[in-house]
Amino acid sequence: MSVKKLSGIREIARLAGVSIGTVDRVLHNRGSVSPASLKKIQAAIKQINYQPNIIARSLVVNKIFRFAAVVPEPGGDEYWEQTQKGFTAALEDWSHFSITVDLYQFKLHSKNSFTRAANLALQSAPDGIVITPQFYQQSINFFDLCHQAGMPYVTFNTYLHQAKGLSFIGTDSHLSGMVAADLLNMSMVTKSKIIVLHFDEDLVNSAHMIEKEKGFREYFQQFKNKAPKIETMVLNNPTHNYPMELKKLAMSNDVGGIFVSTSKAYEIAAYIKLQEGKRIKIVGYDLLPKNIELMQSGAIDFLINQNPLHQARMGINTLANHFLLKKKVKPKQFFPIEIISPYNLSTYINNDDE
Amino acid sequence: MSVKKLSGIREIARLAGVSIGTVDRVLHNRGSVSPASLKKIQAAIKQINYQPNIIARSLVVNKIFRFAAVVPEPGGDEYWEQTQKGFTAALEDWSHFSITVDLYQFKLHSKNSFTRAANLALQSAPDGIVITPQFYQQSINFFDLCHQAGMPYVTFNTYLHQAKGLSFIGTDSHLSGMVAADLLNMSMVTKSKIIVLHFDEDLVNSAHMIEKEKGFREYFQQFKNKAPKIETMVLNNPTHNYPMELKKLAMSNDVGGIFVSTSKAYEIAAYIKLQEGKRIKIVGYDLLPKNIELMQSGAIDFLINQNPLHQARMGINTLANHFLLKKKVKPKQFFPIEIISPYNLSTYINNDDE
DNA sequence: TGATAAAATGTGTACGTACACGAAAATATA
DNA sequence: TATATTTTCGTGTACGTACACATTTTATCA
Repeated sequence: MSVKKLSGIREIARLAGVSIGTVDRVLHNRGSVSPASLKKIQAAIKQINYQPNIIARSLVVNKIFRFAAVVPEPGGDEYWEQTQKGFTAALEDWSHFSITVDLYQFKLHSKNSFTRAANLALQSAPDGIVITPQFYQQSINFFDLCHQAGMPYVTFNTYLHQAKGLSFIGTDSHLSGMVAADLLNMSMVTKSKIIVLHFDEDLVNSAHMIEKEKGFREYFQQFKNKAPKIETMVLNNPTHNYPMELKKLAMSNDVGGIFVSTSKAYEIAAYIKLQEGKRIKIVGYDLLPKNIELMQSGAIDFLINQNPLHQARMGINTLANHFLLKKKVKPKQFFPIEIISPYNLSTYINNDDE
Repeated sequence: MSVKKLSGIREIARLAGVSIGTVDRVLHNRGSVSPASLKKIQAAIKQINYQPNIIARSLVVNKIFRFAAVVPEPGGDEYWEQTQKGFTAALEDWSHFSITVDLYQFKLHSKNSFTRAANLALQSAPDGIVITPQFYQQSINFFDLCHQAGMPYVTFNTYLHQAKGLSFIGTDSHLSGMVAADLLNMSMVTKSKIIVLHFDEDLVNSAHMIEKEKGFREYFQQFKNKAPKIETMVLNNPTHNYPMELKKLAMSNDVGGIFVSTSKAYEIAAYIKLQEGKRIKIVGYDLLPKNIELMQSGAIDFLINQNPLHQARMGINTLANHFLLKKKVKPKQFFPIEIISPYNLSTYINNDDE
């Protein structure tokens, strides 16, 4: 004849000598409860250190949380394809709950397209937004709109200190530039000239690429006058003679290392590969299939993994934690800067576990 | 007057024209159901691609899953302290469910103690066991006992191909040795002598340490006769003159690099640090506080992160996924071999997110 | 063919929480 | 004091699943 052990909200009710209905009103502070019971209930809550049972809650609240993702349309770019996969992964992470992720895509190089997509996302009135703030001014404008609308948002991929959303997710670009510099410095046989290679038509707007170069150059300052010569080179997509430029770069005798600030190391590495007796060391970003292949064939020496898949996944996870589990989320979630070499490469691919 | 939308088990029942009770019997195949209904129900299950709602299930099945962990008692060893923290982290991961982790600790260097702890764990009849198979023969014996008792187990930290449990979790020791060799080879200025340094009293029983050395040496075979000279050195804890030996090693002029096969790189690095004009490069394992400190001060050049915390955490997660979520688990879960240098070190510490 | 056992199926309750609705108590108004 | 109004509180039902128990159907044998 043991007394049935109560728990949760029911135990609180028993301790406070009220019904679960009243406890419920306190927990969701929707008023209509006397000061006396309020006090007793709050005491009881503290006493048993009540933690709501998310499981049971999500069962009864079968609200579907709608999240909107503002990201570039991949258009064959493997980096952004990884991002998409991240959303899929996140959906699976939360498969036992009800969440949706609607994509609002923009053209990678169009500010107008970005603004349009972002506004559409906002107008769809989702519960939260994840966004890659690709363009500086346009992003800041959009953040303002979000604040006005009281719309929670999470940024990822590009860090802007103006973003005052729930959280930022990504890597420390500046530091990753330093790591890249260190790797290049170590692996280059002779201390010859180094090229910092940007692939973009809009360098000014690409905050993280600039930060990477800053970090890269900062590293070499420790060597004072013994530091190698560093030159910056920008290649734009629209430029049609760019295969020629790449070829010329690959053949140059005075260059000992190339730091590619984007995930497109494969562009230049493909040319380097053709040469016999490879001399030029290459450090780039991201485990894209093309980069992987060229690293396996020895053309790329190091890659820094920005983990776009995991970034996107964490973006959704952050929103879900905030809304579904009511967890506190950290405002900045920097990923480790993962160094990939030909030797540990295999351990980073084919790893689709959670 | 919309028709109430059914879902899950109830929708299956409707489609098959039976009651949820019968559906339930099919789902848990506990018999007492006619071939006719069985067929109809199975069809319905397939039709709506039924996925049981774990949330609701765990609510009603308030069974507490008991897992037993057989691990060394830390005794001040930071590596194994990390393991403990991993269990704590796993408990938090599953805080919305009911699981417990009971520790069965053994003395790091005692085979008898290991066997005793493992047997106690088995006798406690938990739902599953996680174990670090520290001793070769004793572990194999224990696996046999588990198979006989039908006890599910997960191994981690040390890979033994004889282990036929649910899953192995850890790093590829052989490959990590190669990565270490590559790092040392790259960072050493002159191609002088290299020392492989083991800290252990029982090398024969330490499968993973042997594998690390094998991988390490294999790497250098590519250089044929140009490969540096490699010597193995074993230092045992009980040996009391070992500070002297370390000092001697740190002072030797012909040594250009040291590969420490355990997490105790700090032992030798502390001596190297004292010297002005450091020459000897050191590659070791694991982000233990002492190693971190010595890397920050420049004494350790590279660390490979075996992530003991994450290993232990995944051990429990694997069991929980298997039992609670009925997920299929991968028999081998190799972690990426994470390369830590002084430059990306900061991004690997203070990261207590999930 | 009827009684009985066995097999097959349906029903009710519980898990912990949220919320609608109605009942009771407290307060205000005539 | 009786009635109306507001505030406070309790009850019932639902979420999707598991399982004990009751009930019905089918098979077995005298």
